[in-house]
Amino acid sequence: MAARLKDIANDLGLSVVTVSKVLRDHPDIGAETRKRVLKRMREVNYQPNLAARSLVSGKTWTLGLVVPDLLHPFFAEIAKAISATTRKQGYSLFISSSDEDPELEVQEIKQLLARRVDVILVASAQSTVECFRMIEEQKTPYILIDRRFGDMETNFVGVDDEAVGMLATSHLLEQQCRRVAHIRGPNVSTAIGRLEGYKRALASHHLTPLPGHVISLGSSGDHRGEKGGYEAAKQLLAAETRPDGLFCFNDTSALGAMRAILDAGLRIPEDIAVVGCGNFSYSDFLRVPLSSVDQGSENIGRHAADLALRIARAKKQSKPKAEYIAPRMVVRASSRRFPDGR
Amino acid sequence: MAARLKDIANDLGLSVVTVSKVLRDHPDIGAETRKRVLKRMREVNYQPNLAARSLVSGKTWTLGLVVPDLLHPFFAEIAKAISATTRKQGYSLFISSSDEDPELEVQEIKQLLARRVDVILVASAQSTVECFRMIEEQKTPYILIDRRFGDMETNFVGVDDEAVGMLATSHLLEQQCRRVAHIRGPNVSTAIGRLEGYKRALASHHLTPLPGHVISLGSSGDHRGEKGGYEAAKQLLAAETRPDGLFCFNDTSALGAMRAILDAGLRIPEDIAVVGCGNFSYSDFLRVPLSSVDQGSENIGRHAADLALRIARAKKQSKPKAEYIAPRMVVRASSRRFPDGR
DNA sequence: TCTCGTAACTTTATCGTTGACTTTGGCCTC
DNA sequence: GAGGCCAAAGTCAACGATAAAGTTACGAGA
Repeated sequence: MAARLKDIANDLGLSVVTVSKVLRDHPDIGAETRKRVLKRMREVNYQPNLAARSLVSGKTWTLGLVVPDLLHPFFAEIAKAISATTRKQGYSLFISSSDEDPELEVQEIKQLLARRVDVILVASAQSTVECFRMIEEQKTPYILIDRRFGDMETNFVGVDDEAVGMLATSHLLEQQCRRVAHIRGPNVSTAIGRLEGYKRALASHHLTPLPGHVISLGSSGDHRGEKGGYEAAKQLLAAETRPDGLFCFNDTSALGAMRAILDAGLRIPEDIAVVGCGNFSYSDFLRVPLSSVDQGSENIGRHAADLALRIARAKKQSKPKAEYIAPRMVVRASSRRFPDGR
Repeated sequence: MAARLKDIANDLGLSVVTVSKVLRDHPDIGAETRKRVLKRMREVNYQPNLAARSLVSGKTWTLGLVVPDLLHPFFAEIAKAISATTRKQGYSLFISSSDEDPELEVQEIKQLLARRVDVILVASAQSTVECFRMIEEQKTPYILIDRRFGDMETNFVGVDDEAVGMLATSHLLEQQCRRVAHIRGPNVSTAIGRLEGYKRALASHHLTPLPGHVISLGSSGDHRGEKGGYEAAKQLLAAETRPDGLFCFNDTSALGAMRAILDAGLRIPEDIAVVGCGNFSYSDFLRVPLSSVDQGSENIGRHAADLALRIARAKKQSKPKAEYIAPRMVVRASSRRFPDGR
């Protein structure tokens, strides 16, 4: 079996506490003793039992992450960045996927609470804040990622969604689009922010959305992705006036939308320029390479991890902190109407 | 603070053990007492402290998964499936990414060992088996995923790679390709198996690879993906006789290869038909939709999770078990030379 | 009436580690 | 040479839960 402090103590004729003190670099240990203990530890490949340590300290050196979909590159990248950052500090990370299902998400969170993780990170699919009240009751600190809830004072790390909407829309306007439509997402902070940015960008050009030019993706899981984009774009194409620019809530819906546009015999970007959001890894290889707003997911992950570590190590709880990552426009063929890259 | 058994016991004037027995559905508890305890548990939202439980039982109800790259859809899907399956049984999952770096992987595994996870699942980037000897020393059961090591008798779940190679190559031959080339992967079981399958499929048509028609992706991380595929394909195009069919080790290298082929002014699939492996989610939306061998990653994940749970719950260790998942050919435009889908 | 069995609890010891106090012995100082 | 001080240990009691063994009280059977 795995070696314990007791074994090492017996082997060397010392007390358990002395060995434990060496382990934790406690000052009152003689140089000779320290050397002997360390040597023995290496020999038996000693690994402290973290369960026992947790029991005493109340900490687990463990974080929990819940995302709506691990398959989505945006969340996968965040997860990867968090894992990489926290690992270096000796923290391990539970990761789970809620499948965009609020109930499943609550279950996952309960599991994490039962495991007494030091901090919970959630990209939430909740529509109410009830679940977070529950976390607060247990006094476990938590950080919201990507999506936040209106008036709640919580730790948050995510992209500045209004900036996303403005960036994408301004870009389309610069490409001489004058009838920019928007396929908006479900009723969560990200979609609301991007819609807001879209409107503000239009407003700064003294424009407003034309009738029927803001369409919602269906709210069922099935309609969030390509299928939803396809349906939404078909509706858009049937609108009173046809759009000449399209800003999609995310890349997958943009894929669907592009298919609908091409199926209708229209050209991208000549007839309709398209911009997505997320800048997923394969944008370059698409039938029409997709322009997209990069949300800096790696950055989000790193910042979230840093914040989590700070919270985990803090003696007492501090004020909630919100961090907004700046998005970045990545222009590709789907919206480049002028070859000079203007 | 979180409620403990002791609190509940005090509240009701019972002993801690009695409460604990209720928690675990122990028989010798009176109906009335049981009801009172359960009621109180609900009231204070009692969550057992798993650290304490682990200390006594030696189990953690925790599994660890290490993959080379969480961003890769193949591994992301496996991770998701494992997480979904194990969650239902009350197990939580540590997930970490080794970035294809053997040393990092060893570190991750050491962390998991220190945390005394019940089972470790690894899609390994090791080139030697040393690391697994280390796991065995700690008596922690482990399961290899996707990649295995020659003669080692270990638990394994993965695709049948020789079948992958045969499936892809036979398909190309059926499409009337006669000069089928192969971009092979690094020197690990998956690449070796696929190469073997490729050769066997050719042999069954009384063919052998032409000179220069089997090319390796560079071994550095950078050259595994699109870049590697691009470089390799350029070499292939310069070969003595130009291939008319190409089976790529994975989808990302296939993307690079297709770019090289299109850049050279050739048509896909008319001049060169291309098949990848992995069937990643966006294959349909590429410039030329990519035919690919589906490795059934979700299936791999589910089987691995089931095996892990069986091992975790078993009283004593059982014989290592290897499970091979059957691959499936998904034909798209990049290799469909006959419109009738023949 | 006495023993025995059993249902329903309680006591005690234990898991591996740590925090807060002792203890021990040697050396220095006044 | 007594007292104090310091370095380098050691003791004891947690942490929260469980397993095993012990204690009641009560009713049944001979």
